[in-house]
Amino acid sequence: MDILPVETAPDEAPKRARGRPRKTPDERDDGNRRQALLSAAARLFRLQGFDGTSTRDIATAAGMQSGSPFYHFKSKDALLYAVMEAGMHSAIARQVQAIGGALPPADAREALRRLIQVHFEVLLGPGNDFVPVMLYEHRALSQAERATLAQLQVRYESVWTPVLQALHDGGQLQAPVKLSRLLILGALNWTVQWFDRNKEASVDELTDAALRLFLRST
Amino acid sequence: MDILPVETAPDEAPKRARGRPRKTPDERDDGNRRQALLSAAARLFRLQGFDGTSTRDIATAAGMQSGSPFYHFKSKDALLYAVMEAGMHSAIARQVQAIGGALPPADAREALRRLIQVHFEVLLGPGNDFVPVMLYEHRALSQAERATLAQLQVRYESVWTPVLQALHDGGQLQAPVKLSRLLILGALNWTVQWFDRNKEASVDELTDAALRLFLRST
DNA sequence: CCTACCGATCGGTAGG
DNA sequence: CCTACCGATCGGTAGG
Repeated sequence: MDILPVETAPDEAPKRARGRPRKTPDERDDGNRRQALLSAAARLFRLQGFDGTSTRDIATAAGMQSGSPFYHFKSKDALLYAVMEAGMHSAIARQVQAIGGALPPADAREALRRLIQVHFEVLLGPGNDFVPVMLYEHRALSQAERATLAQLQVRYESVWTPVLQALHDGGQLQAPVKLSRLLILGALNWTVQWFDRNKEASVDELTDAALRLFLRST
Repeated sequence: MDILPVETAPDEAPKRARGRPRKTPDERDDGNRRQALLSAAARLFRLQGFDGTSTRDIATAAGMQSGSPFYHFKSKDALLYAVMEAGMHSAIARQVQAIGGALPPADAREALRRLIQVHFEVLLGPGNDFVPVMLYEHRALSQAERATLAQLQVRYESVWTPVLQALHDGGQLQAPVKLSRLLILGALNWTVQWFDRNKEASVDELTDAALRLFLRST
């Protein structure tokens, strides 16, 4: 459920009791409530969209009162941005882990298989609402925020290029590398719209199908 | 700009001076103002999203006052639905025209090329905002509306199946037919997110790249 | 189609 | 973090 393996949020460290006849000090523990807001926001934004979700909805889902989210986040927009940034950091971390250091590995086809599989998991895995929100609520962001996130996206997508280039050089991929990357990622991203973990094929079957669709067999 | 090649917009043909101290009865003739609202709504919904567009925005864009759209449409939601329905009817009509009667034609690869090309034109052509709205504002619809539109979508997508089946039988398509259709349409639909008519490749180049990506050469 | 206008919702804030 | 609250916006309507 925790989608932040990478960056530890620099949460105010010490900070004592701050007297509150409700709630035991232990409960405050912080980072805790902020995280609850992030998760609730991600889930609701994915389910109902950014505009379709009120900050009151999010507060309720996190067990707070209507004004409280603004204690943790400057604005609703900042909350959306935090969800997206967390999603991208998580996606990048998983990608690095799945691919390992060597790029492209000896077997480029296997490398692409891993890239596709980890992408599906990030998009379709249970509780992974952060990246879908990133993909489908792009419009709500400000110019500056969009630019910063674009850098993370470039970082994520750039990993695909050498793999596709190797496949292209080897004759397994026919279309131009750049357009291939855009079309392939589009095909994968769109699965969010139709894939149903309970009915459709499994993520593994999906990965196999994608691989067979994009590459000619060796 | 007009996305309705089928149902000819019954634009008042003669219409003189259009002198308007208030509006001559002849001008009312309707269909005209309604169409203006549809076009304005499609453009704004695509640009700013459904929630991000107020009915006042649409009214202004169509040269009306804030309450006037509700003379033509029962609700903002009905306006969205009308945009989507028009988009789907337009898409289906163009598809039929491009493919002709025979399905699949002798050359299945050529059939797929036409399907892809017409799909790109419907999505990316100048002034074609109706179908992108359909794709990306799906969530704002009611259950019943969604069901009706789903039928049109099935009708549109079902044309792809025999073509893909023929290619699969012929060995040019390796992945399962149904998953192939879903993945291919996803790749195409996602181009709305990144394609720039002024910078990126042309629609023709895009079509070629897609064909090479999905099919092994003959 | 225009002129008012209403009721509800929403993001956000002061002050504790 | 909660309590109360504000100002703005928005979909929609009556009545012409």
